[in-house]
Amino acid sequence: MMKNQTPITIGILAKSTNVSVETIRFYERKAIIQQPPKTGGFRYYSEDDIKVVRLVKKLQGIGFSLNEIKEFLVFDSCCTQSRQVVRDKSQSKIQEINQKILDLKSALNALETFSNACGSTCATSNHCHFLDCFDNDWICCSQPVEK
Amino acid sequence: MMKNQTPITIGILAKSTNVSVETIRFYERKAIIQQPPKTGGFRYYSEDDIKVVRLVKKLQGIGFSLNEIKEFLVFDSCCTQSRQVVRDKSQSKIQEINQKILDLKSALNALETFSNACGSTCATSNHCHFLDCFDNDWICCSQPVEK
DNA sequence: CTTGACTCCGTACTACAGTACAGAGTGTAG
DNA sequence: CTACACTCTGTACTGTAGTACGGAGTCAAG
Repeated sequence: MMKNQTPITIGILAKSTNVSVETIRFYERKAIIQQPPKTGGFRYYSEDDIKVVRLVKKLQGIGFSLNEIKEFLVFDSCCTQSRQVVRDKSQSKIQEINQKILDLKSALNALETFSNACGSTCATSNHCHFLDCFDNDWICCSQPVEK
Repeated sequence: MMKNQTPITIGILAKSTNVSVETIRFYERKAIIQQPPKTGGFRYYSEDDIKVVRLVKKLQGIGFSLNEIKEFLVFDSCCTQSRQVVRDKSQSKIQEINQKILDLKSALNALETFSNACGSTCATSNHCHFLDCFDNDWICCSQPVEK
């Protein structure tokens, strides 16, 4: 394990988290990340800050907004503040995530039906429209729609 | 101008698709829906237009952006050569959503572990950080969760 | 000490997906 | 004919998540 010899400037942080320097500063303005200590006006970050930014991007990818992520980050130090508060927040986040999973699953279901319906079996009929697929519970093409 | 049935004005369309009048006009400006025939300056829609707007909202819920939806609607018939394109786009969306679900499940697992640990076992230790959970494949505070 | 890369702050701009009027015109029931 | 609800166009505004940039300051290698 090599200790960090080179200081983590904003550019290094940006590079190692794959976001832009501007975005880092934007996150700081939005209080998603904390302002690091400054020397000569320059920001110098810690290894943890890299983790934070990576976590932000991960959570964002999962579908959380920056404001939600901000709430998330209070979890950072669960053992230093009221455990009950943290546990409550965790529980409500868990509910949220469960709901998100359900939503995504139903979206997935619809999308698969949609993809299949507009897939192979409709080569023969000319009257197959997306609109009718949708109106007919995503079932189209295979059964000519009488109207 | 009276037809067989009550004419579908923009207000009727809005009401029956559960979007606002402004949004309908916004969709028209963005060329997501086509400009309907006008009489005396008023827009008069067809039954198909209701289907279109409903489809737009459905696809939006599944995770497509308006621009993606516009591309879909350009070829509103799935029986042409374009259905392959639609299937491909759907498939890549499906991949995307599946990945999202996996990530959410990991996050859920981590949060549950975290929540439990915060509640009991890590009361004494200070090394329990959410960031480390994340860095450690969402396993933190205690033993890996078996599921 | 010079040079060039990097960083600073503040402001402005972009894209997306709408939302909110203002002030005028239109359609229709009574 | 007159209310009144509805619609018209156009512009401006919201919130989210960044990007871009100017002009100045700072750091480090040569």
